[in-house]
Amino acid sequence: MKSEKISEAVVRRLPVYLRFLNDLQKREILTVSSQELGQKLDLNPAQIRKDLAYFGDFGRKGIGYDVSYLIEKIRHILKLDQQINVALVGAGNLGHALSNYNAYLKDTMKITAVFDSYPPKIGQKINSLVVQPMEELERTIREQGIRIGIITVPDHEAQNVADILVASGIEAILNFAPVILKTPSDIRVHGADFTTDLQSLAYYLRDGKEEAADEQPQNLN
Amino acid sequence: MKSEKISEAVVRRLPVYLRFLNDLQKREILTVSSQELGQKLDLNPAQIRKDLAYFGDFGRKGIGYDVSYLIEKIRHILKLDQQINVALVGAGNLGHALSNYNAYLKDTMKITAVFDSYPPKIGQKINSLVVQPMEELERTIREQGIRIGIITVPDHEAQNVADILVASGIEAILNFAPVILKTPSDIRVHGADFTTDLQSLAYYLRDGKEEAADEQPQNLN
DNA sequence: TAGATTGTTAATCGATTAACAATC
DNA sequence: TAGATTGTTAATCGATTAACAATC
Repeated sequence: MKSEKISEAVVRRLPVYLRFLNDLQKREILTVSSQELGQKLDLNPAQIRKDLAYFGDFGRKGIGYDVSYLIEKIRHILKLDQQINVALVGAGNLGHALSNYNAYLKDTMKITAVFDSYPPKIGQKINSLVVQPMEELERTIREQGIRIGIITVPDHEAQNVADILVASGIEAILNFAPVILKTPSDIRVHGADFTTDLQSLAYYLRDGKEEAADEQPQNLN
Repeated sequence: MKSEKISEAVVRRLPVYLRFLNDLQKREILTVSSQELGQKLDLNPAQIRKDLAYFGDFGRKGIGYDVSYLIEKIRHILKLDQQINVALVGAGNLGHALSNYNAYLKDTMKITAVFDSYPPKIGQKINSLVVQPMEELERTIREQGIRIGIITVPDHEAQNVADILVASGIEAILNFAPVILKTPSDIRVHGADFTTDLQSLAYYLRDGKEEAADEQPQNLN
């Protein structure tokens, strides 16, 4: 175990490990090696060992990692061994879809409040949660000890919502709006805009499907 | 301009540049410097200049970048100057939400077909698209020249759907299911699983909210 | 001309991978 | 014991940033 600072790349892999370990556990597999893990997850085994070793000596030489033990450890590292309440701001289609994942997040994280600024939405029910007006956001966040906010409002409202969330004492934001949010440096923001994903995917499409491009052929790439 | 291979990090920033440039254009701003860009997007100006220089000499020394010209160039690089048809597989809540973004993707990418394997869904309308059965996937993909597939089915169906998409001639996949897909190396896959995002966010929450942890205080991190 | 800003090279920083002693 | 596999150090690889000549 070291006490260097952990890079974001490492932290982002932990949930991937966890997911697969949960799978193994369901299949009643007791032990797994970094090699098997690497093969299934498309990662270098050395990288996996190194990632885990940042946090402790979780494996046994010659044997591998105990599945249950490693699950427990990663859950603790990710703070998924405590209940984390989440607020969803934006009760549109996407918000609706995300709130359904409560079942999936079950034990650990839970969307416990939904907000929207559009009056006709207020009071509507989304999976047993009642949509609340923005005016109640701060109070609800403090009362329920909500620590993470998910933003699924239109672009032009996103920054404003972020400001309100921050002012209400939220610690981290998952932002689905296609904008770069400005927030204090101690607030963690992850972008989850799928249009950006789609557009970068397009780059990797095969060339040459355009009809009659008026350039010299293949001078780029 | 060089002809090195372009890293994924660079490609992922291009849509971010594009988004902001579109903004500037709407506000009728004609020119922008790497410095302004960097400030707004939270990136190093040198990095932005370098990113763009991979693809050509788009700027003018002493002046900056012409907004319209740069938009045109990035759109071309990302192949967003041709129409790209997209298939959505999985007509659940999330699929529903994504299909709404057609308006947003407008000019360039378009979800032109929706599939589901659950009989009661077949024939239902989702934003003017009729949900088709999986059996029609291959034919529709070929007929419509669909090149990208979005997977929004439950975890355990995702790999199967990916296999079918690949067999149907798709070139790239955006996968919302929380699994690592196995695909041929010439198929580009981007993961867009928001549960992973949320879990890694939890890592960055402030410590010490757990009541009475039975460990030595702050020996980690 | 003076000031601004690019494109690019060189320096730095950080992340991934290989290799291997320790050990189950 | 022999084989397997970890944790970790060293080597490699790649990405970011600084610096600056070229030039608008």
